[in-house]
Amino acid sequence: MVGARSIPQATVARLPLYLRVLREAAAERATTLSSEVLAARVGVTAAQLRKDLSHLGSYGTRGVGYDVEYLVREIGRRLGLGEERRVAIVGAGNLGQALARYGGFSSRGFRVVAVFDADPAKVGTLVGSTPVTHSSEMAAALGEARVDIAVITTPAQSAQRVVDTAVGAGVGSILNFAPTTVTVPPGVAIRQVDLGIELQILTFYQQRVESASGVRPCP
Amino acid sequence: MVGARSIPQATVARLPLYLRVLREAAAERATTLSSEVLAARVGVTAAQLRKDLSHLGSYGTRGVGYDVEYLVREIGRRLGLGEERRVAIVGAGNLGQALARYGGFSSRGFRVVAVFDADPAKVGTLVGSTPVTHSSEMAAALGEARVDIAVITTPAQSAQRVVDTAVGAGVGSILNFAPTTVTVPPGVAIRQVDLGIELQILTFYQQRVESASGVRPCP
DNA sequence: GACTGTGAATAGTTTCACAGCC
DNA sequence: GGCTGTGAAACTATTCACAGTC
Repeated sequence: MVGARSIPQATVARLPLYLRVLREAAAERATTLSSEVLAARVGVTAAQLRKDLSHLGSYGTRGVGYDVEYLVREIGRRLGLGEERRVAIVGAGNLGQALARYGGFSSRGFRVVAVFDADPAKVGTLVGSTPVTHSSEMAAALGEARVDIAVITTPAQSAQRVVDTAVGAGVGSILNFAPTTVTVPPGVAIRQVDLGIELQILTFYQQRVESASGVRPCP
Repeated sequence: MVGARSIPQATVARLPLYLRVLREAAAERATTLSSEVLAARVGVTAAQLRKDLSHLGSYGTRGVGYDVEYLVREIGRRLGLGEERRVAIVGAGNLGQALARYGGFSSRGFRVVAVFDADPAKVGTLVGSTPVTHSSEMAAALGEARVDIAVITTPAQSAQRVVDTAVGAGVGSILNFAPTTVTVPPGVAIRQVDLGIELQILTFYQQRVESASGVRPCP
C-alpha cells in the first residue's frame, strides 16, 4: 500500500450520494446542514454519515453542522471530479443510445466523446451529438479521443473482447452493462451493472414478503 | 424473524450471477462444474462460492462438483423465479424506452406489461410492443395489469411521487433509476441504480491508480 | 444546547484450512 | 485423489455512546 490513507470501499460508494444531496441543498440556498438532516435525505443513519465524512478529515463544525459549499468541493476533490472525464459508449443499441443521450452524465462532468458499433448501417449516424464509429477503429479512436471510461453496452458475447481492446488502448475504467462477467488487469477500475440481475434480487426479497412478513427488503 | 433460514444479503446479490453462468454452462452442455471452475467464471473465489451455496443446502457432490441442471433449478426457485414477473416502466424517456425494449429482461422471465409517461404526446405511441399510458391513470392501471415491479425512469423531481402512487397501487418492488433517493414503507423491496454515480465511483478508483500504483479497483 | 468526531462494541462478510465423503 | 461443506479466524462495516468543541 502506498502513502494514501485509504477510504473504505463502502464509504467510497456513498460519497457520490452525499454529493448529490449536497448539490441539491446548495441549489436550495442551504448554507449548512447537520449530519441528521443530510443523512435523512440520503437514506443512511447520522452516525454512518459522520463516520464516512470523518475518513476525509474534519470538515464539520460542532454545534453547527457541515458547510454545504465546502463539503461539495471536498467530496468532489476526493472523488477526482476536478476535470471533465471523457467517456466512450461501445454498442449503440437501445441501452447504448439511451446512455449516450442521458443527461445525468453530462450534468455531472462526464462527456460522451465517442460511440462505437459493429453494425456498418449505424456508422456515421448521430447518437445525440456524437457520430457512431465502427468498432474496428476502436483501438485507434479511443486513444485519439483520450477516453478515460468505456461504457460497454454490447451483447455478452463481444464484451470481453471489447474490454480487452479498450484496456489495450489505455482506457483505465470500465462500466460494463453486458450481462456477463468481464475481467480486467490490475490497475484498471471496473464496475458491472446487470439490469436483469437487479430485478432478480428484487424478486427474492419480494417473495419473502409475500409469504412471511416482517422482512426488510435490502440496503 | 419467521421460519425461513435467512440467506445473507451479500449472498443473495451473487445468486443471480451464479445462475447466469450456470445457464451459459447448461447451454454448452456441461453437466457438472466444480466450485473452482464456476467461481472463476463468475469472478469470485471458490471458497466464497461454496459458502454461498451452502446457505441453500448441500447441493454438490464431493469429489465431483455441482450438477448444473439441478443448481439452476434450485437457485431459480430460491430467487422466486418460478412464475413470470410483471414489470411497469414509469417514464418513457431515453432510458425508459431502452429498458422497455431491453432483451435482458424478457429473456429472464420479466415481462413489461405497461409503460407510463406524463407527456400527452407520447401517450398511445408504442414502446417496443407496449402502448404508453398517461401517468394520471397509473394508480388504476398498475393494479389492473397486476404489476409486481415498477421501474422508475422519471426525472428526479417526480420520482418520490411516482413511487408513492405505485406502492399505493399494491406494487411490491421498485427499481429506481431516477437520480434521487426515494423511500418506501417496510415490506416493499427497493433497489436504486444511479448511472452517474457509477461513473463517479470509477473515477475515484481510477485517479488512485493514476497517482500512486498498486491499488485494486473495486469489487 | 447543539452537534461533530471517534474509540469501543457489535454485526456482517470473506478467507482459511481441513474433516468428511465420493 | 478430488472436491464439497463448514467451523474458526481474519477482515470489513455499522452502530453505539459520549467526550470534545463551538
